[in-house]
Amino acid sequence: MSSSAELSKIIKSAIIKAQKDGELPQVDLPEIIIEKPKIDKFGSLSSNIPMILGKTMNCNPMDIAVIILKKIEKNQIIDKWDIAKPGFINVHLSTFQRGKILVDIIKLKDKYGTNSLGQKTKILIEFVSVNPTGPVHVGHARGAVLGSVIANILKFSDFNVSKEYYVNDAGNQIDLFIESIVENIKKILDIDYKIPDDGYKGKYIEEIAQDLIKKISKNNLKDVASAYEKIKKLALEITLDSIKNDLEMLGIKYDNWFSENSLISEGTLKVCLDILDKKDLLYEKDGAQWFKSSQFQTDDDVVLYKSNDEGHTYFSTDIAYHYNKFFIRKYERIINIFGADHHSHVFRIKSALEAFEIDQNKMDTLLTQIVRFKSNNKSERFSKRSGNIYTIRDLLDVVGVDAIRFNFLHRTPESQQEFDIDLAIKESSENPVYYIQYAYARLSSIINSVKFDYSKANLNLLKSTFETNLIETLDLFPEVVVRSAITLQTHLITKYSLDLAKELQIFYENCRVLSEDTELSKARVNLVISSKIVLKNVLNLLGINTPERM
RNA sequence: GCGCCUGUAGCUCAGUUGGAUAGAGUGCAGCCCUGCGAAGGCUGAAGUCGUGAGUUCGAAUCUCGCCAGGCGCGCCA
Repeated sequence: MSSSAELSKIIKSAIIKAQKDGELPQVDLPEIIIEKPKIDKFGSLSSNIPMILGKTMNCNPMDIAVIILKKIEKNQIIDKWDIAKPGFINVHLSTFQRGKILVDIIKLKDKYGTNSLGQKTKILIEFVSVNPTGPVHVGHARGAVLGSVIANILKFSDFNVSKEYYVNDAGNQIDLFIESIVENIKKILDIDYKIPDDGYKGKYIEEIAQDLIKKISKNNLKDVASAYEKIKKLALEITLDSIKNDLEMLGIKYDNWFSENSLISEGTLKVCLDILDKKDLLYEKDGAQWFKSSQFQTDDDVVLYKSNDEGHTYFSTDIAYHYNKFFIRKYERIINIFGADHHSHVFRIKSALEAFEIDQNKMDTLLTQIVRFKSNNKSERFSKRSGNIYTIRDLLDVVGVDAIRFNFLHRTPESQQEFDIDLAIKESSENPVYYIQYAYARLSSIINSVKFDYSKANLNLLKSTFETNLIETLDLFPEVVVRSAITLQTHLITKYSLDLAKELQIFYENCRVLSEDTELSKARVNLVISSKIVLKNVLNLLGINTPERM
């Protein structure tokens, strides 16, 4: 258990004791948040709980702080307690506790920082899920990186996580895509063709057409209509492979690729419609079938089956998809990561969940704000249909994968991001990720030159502020993981990685690890080894490489 | 027009139930290697926290108005 978790418990029991003894009023206690003060002189850790209680208890925070301090039981963790205006409790960790932190880290190794928050909860995280109608562009990379790291954080927090890509292999966008390819094939084969006005354009469409001509013999292609199913199957395979490949280059791997079509062929959609029908939530109007979502969370009802027999809407299969997640595969929680342009869709899905009587809290939706593409001072949206694509692959050609990942992870998803390619290239070399990796390589370098036995070290020798600050930063890691698992925020981890790297550099500048003082050297090697473990765990969570050398 | 999101240092962004002197990276002006990696450390300049009001002992944080930008408001996905 981290010091802040211990401290939180200690303070809580002190408050409860004071309440029992009648020295503090009986009120419900909020979560006791422990944080590291920004300024060193305020100690290792602090809590503002007296100020929070001051409000609910209607007392002076400073008086409350004094009472809490009196009730705190003796322990080995804290060396010194302070009270500061206007009502902070500040603590200084004991040398014993700092030593224990290092021992714990070395013992736990790659398990250090894990927690049991999830308790094996079965959770599905779905992200990217772009139509298999072309390459993945930079606009999707954000959700991709975010999703994979949130999955890592949740795994680290004892959730049973599956990462899924929902393949939209049904519906009219796919038909349009295939039609665009078919017409391009005809064009290449010099058959009468007509490329649809609203069809997919761009060089990659022509390339897929060329590729298919190679894969399917020319004889079969003469009658394009009869080869349609084969073309569709192969075209989907080609685009999906390319998507898979691009995402892997970004360091992202999925557990499942879920087919939209299977919801229709396996009858899930029909089951859903029957349930909604039985609840009297469906009706016919203008030749279409509607769902009464306005009874739940939307302003207007939504169409499930289009008029003129044009088939199901995307929304109807998405209802079935969510039904499948909860009732067939029995996920206990799901997380969806969508682009902000899907905002209104979220309320439709929630309406459907409500109709199925699923607890709303079991679904979290993260909306990443649209990444806009900017170059030569022109700002525009990515669009596949217009052929205006800047792909992940294009980006990886000019910016390293670690820099890209850090760039997306280091900001809150709701921040709007204008992706200026010129700026991205310029900043690539000065990306903070290299600072962190540099610190890591330095640690490795020191450890490699250690030639003595450091197992029995006197950790009490680590008492300069450079050393204590570093140890106390290592100690914060488990809490950072918990916090980011609860809030699903990745930037807490990147922020921590920077803080840790900074502490490491300062330690390095001021404390020579390998010196004539063999006892001190032994202790410091233990500190270096602990630091390397923690930094490695942090970077692994972020999916960022840990180079031994740079 | 309605709904959601955003506005903090020149630039890119943090800022945890409202609390200690509003922070980081980068850029700018300087200083520091014949010592485990200078892709580094240190010092400094740089902010009306979009704006106006309100609530509070206390507001970047909460409430309302206004300004600016983004995204939605399809029988597209």
